[in-house]
Amino acid sequence: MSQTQMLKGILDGCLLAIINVKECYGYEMASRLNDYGFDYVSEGTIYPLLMRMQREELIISTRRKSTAGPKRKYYRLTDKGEKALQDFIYRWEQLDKSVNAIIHREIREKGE
Amino acid sequence: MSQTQMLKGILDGCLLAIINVKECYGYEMASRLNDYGFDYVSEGTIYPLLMRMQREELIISTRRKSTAGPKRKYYRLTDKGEKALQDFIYRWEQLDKSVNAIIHREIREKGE
DNA sequence: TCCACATACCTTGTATAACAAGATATTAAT
DNA sequence: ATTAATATCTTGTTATACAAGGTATGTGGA
Repeated sequence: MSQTQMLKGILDGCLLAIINVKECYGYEMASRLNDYGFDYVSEGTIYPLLMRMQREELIISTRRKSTAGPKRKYYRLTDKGEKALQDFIYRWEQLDKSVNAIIHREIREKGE
Repeated sequence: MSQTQMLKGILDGCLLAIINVKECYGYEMASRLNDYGFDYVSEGTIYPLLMRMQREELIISTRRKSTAGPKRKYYRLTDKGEKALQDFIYRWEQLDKSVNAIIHREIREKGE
C-alpha cells in the first residue's frame, strides 16, 4: 500500500496527457509531473515506459539539439496515442467515481 | 494500460473503506465493489489481500454461521486499520488531484 | 587545458499485487 | 444422490514502478 503501487497503470496515461499538451522529452517529464503534484518519479520509470509506448506506436520521437547537454528526444502523440489517451481518461473517470463513492459511502443504484 | 493495473495499491484501501462501513466477509465484498461501480474483482484477488491485511494487523476476522453454505469470515478494522484507511484516503486525494490536474491541464503553482 | 557539474538517456534486477484457473468444503433444494 | 449456490483458499503468471548504476554531451570555471 505505497504511492508507487498506486501509480501502476496511471503513469502511462499521465505521460500521454503531458505529451498531448506540448511536445516533451523524458528528462523534462519528471519535473513536469512534479509541477502537477506528483512526487519525484524516477527516470528508471519514465524511459522504459516511453520506449514501450513508442514500441506500441502511441508516441513517436524526434531528436533535437539541447541548449546544454546531449540531444533530446521529443515525443508527440500518434493518432493511436490520442485514442489511448481518451481511453485512459474514460477509465480514470470510472475509477475516480468508484473510489470516491466508496470513500464517501455513496452507493450507486444498480440500474445506473 | 489495463484496468487491472490501475487497481494496484487502491483495492486494499477500498476494502478497508468497505469494511469500515460495516463488518463484511470476502465473498460479499466482490458484489459490494460492484455496487460501487467497479468491474468484477476476482476472489483470487480479494482473499490473498484480506489475508495479507490480517497478517499486517489492519483487520481481524470472526467466523460466523452462514444462512446457506460454509461459515463466513467477517472482517472488521483494528485501530491500525483505521489509521491505514485515513492514510489511504489522504494519498488517494493527492493522486486524484494530481491526475485530474494533468487531464484538465491545470498546472499548480510551485509554491503551493 | 582540464575538470567538475548539470543535462540527458538508457539498462539490469527486484518487489509488489491483480488475476486466471482451479481446488475444496458446506448447505439447501430437487 | 445429485445439482447448484455459497464460501474460502492456493498456485503460477504477468505487468510495472523503482533503486542503483552506467554512458555520453556540453558549459563554465580554475
